Amino acid sequence: MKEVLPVFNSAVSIDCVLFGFDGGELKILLIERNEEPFKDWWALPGNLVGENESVDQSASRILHELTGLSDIYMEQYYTFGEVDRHPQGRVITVAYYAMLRLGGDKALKPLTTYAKKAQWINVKELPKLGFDHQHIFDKGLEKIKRRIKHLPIAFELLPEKFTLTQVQNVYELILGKKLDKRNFRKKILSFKVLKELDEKQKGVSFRAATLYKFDKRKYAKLFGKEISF
Amino acid sequence: MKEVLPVFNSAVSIDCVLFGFDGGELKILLIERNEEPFKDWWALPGNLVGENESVDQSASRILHELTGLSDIYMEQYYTFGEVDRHPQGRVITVAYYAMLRLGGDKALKPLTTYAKKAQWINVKELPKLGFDHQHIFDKGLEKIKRRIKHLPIAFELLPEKFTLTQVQNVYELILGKKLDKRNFRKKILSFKVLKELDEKQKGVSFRAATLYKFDKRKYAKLFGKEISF
DNA sequence: AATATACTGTGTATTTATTACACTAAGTAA
DNA sequence: TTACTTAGTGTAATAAATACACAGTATATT
Repeated sequence: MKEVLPVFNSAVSIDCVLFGFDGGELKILLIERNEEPFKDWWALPGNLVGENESVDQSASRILHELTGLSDIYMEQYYTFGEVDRHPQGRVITVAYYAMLRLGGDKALKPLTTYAKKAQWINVKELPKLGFDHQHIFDKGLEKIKRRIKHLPIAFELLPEKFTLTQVQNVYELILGKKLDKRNFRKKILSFKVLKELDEKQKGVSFRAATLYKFDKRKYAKLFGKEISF
Repeated sequence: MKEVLPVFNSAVSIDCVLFGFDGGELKILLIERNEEPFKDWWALPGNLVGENESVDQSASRILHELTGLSDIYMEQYYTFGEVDRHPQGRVITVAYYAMLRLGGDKALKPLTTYAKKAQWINVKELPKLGFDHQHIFDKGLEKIKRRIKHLPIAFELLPEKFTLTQVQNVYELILGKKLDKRNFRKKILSFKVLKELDEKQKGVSFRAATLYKFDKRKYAKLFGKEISF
């Protein structure tokens, strides 16, 4: 503290909800804690904000430490500031989410020591989480539900080339409801952010679907416009 | 700190954007600072989060200290965590907004000592603000723009009884654009949250408009539904 | 009393978006 | 060849959004 702020001991931390789409399921990355409090519990990846990093930088650092990934767009969605949310003292936490492309082959061994392991876990089968992390997750899921209705963030979860059925799966998983196939396709194509490829899905034991890719340039133009599902 | 968190000196503060509608204009409550840094500058009302209060409680306290008002719904909208945003040390600030009903007669002398005075200032004529408060305000305005499209928060700014033209004014001020009168009325009435009163506007030098009031019960049912302007 | 003023209050036609709904086509596997 | 599984497609009906103009009424002015 350079001068005169009347502070008490407290800290600010970051917690991240990292979404991924894998095996047809919506997953998040959880860590198994290696330290007290909540040693051996599952929790959202998080850490204290360092003295010389902004909260955004801190979130990116945590993501990087955990996955090796950089340059991922993370969105801050809420700050949790209950007095007793951390058993060891006053810790206010700023929550972020990010959508990650799981190539299927990504190495996701934790690179830090604060976790025993990290694992992608189906959001439908979450274990009991330490701290108030279930609450933080719930709010994060709510947030992306609202968000996916207005921006096609589903593509951030998908591989570079994907089928329309995969896109629809992501929407259905996030929104928690079935959508009509014909209407869904009509709508998603109407945004004109998908480019149809001259290529088909491989390795499936049925008729292969056409692959599409996402056109970032056109997507950028979409910002600000109201779209909805 | 009860135990072992490796903290450095830092603090968390709250800053509030308090919106009011008065004299046909959208205003916010600003304070003129009495202390360094930014002594004699205008700034958003704010303060440090206390050791034994949650960030939500802290926001309510600040609002109460400044206006005497309690039980006002405040919405947290973003946390600003740049390293150098406060010249005297590391201060991360959590921003809230609230919509206040200015009866026209509200006493709004600041009750704290940290401000010389507090004043409702037209958002179109904001003075230069201390810290990163212009940025915090900008984000807050953006937020209520998005929000008013989906929930009729305009009513929180209006007196108990109001005319449809007043409602439209609030929408136009927040959205920053003119709306068609007939379409606006059709839409706002379609939500069925307004009760037409058997009473007319008074003290105007032209045809008096019908007064309406807001039906909270019906409003509650509206939550979750998607509405848009 | 007549007139000017300023805002209130109303309807319809057009376009666009949303919803509901079912079958054939194509590839794979047995 | 057949059975299986998913891909891919269109239309009609309904609902929502938009564009657009003038007569009605209270007050103030002369």
